[in-house]
Amino acid sequence: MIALDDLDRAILRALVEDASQSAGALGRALGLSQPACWRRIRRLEEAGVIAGRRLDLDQAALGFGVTVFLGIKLATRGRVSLEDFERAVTAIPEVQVVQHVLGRFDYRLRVTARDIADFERVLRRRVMTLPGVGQVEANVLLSEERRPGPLG
Amino acid sequence: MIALDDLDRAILRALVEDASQSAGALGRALGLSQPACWRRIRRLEEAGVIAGRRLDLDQAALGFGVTVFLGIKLATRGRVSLEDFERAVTAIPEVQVVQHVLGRFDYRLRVTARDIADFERVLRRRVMTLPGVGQVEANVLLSEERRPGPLG
DNA sequence: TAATATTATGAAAAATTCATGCAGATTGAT
DNA sequence: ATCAATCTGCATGAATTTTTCATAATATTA
Repeated sequence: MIALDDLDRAILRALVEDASQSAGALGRALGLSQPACWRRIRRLEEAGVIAGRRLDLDQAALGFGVTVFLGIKLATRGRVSLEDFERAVTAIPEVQVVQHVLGRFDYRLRVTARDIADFERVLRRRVMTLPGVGQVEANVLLSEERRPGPLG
Repeated sequence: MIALDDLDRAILRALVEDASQSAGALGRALGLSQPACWRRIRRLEEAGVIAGRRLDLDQAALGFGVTVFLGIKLATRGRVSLEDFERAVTAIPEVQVVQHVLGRFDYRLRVTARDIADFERVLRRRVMTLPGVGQVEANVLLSEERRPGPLG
């Protein structure tokens, strides 16, 4: 496993927050030259610590004002039902994230809807009637905050 | 609300997947010139559709092989206890995401640990003894897949 | 300790990419 | 038909990313 020093952690923390800043600006903020900062970033990419750079969308600005987390317990637990379920879930466009988990639920979904009524009226039913689904539990997102994680 | 055409949606889909590609390369893939593609991206930023660009870390490569979702039900529901809880949660470095939700739980946390034993031994206790915490339910992440969402 | 790798650094330059100005094409309204 | 608005591609300057190179720390080994 790659060894990180304080500068590496500071770089990761800064870019997780905002990956649009240049290596020059970030380096200046940390007391590094532009190439030094850039090379550290490349090293972190090559080590696999950096998995990629992603655009963060504002779902509300896209007209999807509601985000809901769904905990799903399958009724039948065979491998076949897992595959059936995953394939069917993929066909629902409102599904943003599919998480296979261990615990009281088998899957967790992050879905978006235009509003609560839209979620209750169409999306909820659509999920409940997926193949193999037993229990479904919904949690509506009120606010979300990302933390730097163990790097800080 | 801003109107998106097929090209806008294609651009968003591509950049959510990989925000490191240049406007020139992406434009070429979509049959657009570099300035045309770049201007569309800027327009989406100004419309607020693009919330930002973030680095995506590989927690496993950082030595945190286990991700756990925690559903938390507070025992006392006053505003004071919410603030107390949030402040205390912020002090736990392993907490990656704090979500305030509506439903059977009041909060959902995404936390990382070196391994299951580490989670059970230290992190779980730490969360259960946060101020105001009633029930805690854990789900261990097995696999996670992001979908394009309603844009696709 | 001295010699030798190893690694990280900054300055400078090359290669890309970003960002803007401009002129032409398309669309829709008056 | 004319005008305004919007989008496009081309050309271009500004900024950033990568590479090259010489040097300074840091550790390894003799």
